[in-house]
Amino acid sequence: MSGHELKRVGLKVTLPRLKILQILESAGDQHHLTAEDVYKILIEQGEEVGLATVYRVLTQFEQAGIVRRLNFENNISVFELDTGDNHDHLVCLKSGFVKEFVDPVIEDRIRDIAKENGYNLSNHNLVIYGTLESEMSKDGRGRK
Amino acid sequence: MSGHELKRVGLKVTLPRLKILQILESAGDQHHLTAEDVYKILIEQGEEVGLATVYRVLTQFEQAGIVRRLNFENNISVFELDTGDNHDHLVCLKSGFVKEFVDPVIEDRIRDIAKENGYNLSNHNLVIYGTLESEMSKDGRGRK
DNA sequence: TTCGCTGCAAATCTTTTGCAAGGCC
DNA sequence: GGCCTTGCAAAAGATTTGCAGCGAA
Repeated sequence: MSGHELKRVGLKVTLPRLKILQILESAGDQHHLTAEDVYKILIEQGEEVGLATVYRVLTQFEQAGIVRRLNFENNISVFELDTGDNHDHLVCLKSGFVKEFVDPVIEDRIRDIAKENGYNLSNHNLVIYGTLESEMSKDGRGRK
Repeated sequence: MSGHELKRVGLKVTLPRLKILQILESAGDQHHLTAEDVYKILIEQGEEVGLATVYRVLTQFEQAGIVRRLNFENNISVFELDTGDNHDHLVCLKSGFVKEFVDPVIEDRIRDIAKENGYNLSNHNLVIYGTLESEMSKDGRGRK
């Protein structure tokens, strides 16, 4: 299972990497985790993994294209599995609740704008901030 | 001139604030400055202003709506005068060159997407990353 | 004179790095 | 065994804060 994924991208299969990948895979709806979040979950699970390792592994995953690193307003990075759909994010300023979306119209405009300005498009980052009326903050894992 | 701006938003007119506002106003095409950039310019001008003050003043300006704070990929904040046009940014990954643009189509879609998902739109952040072929990096003030 | 403002130094927070020990192939 | 990984501690970089002194109104 997960092990294949690691080998595929040329990373040795080790316990910390497996555990971290597994945490990312099994994260539910609010699957945007900071390095600290991942670290805490590991500790909860009784794993002895250092925070530095979490950062190192997440960075390796990012370079391998397994994971996406996102920067929301507060200059803290959050990580999520890279599903390849290149979606963007809606963030609730009150609860931290995050919703994903893909909008073809915006995608197109971004491509055009890059071209019009002589930029060789690499990627983009769009985050929409707002407040969710139906404030439920279901699981308390919202970003502070 | 600048003094009015400060009074208007309820900030006492002081030398550091005036100087910093002036630096932001007179910044040329590449007017996206980090706190450090502003600090260095102050030092160049022979002003004795602490870096902490630069951060404090920029944050006050941001809260007063005079300045916008942007977070590009590297988790470093850059500041620019808030002209009210709510433009977005194109950033060259090689030179750090920044271009601004406003796209009505994207603006509309963002409004709709927020509404469709039950979010009370507050603001958004769109940065397009790419590489500029015509690599000239004219003034060397590109982000590292 | 009175508070708000500032400079300096120290603290904080997130992320990275050096190094010796340990683990995978 | 050899090389890649890891944990720990320390370093680094950006930003914030405490506090005593200074300055605008």
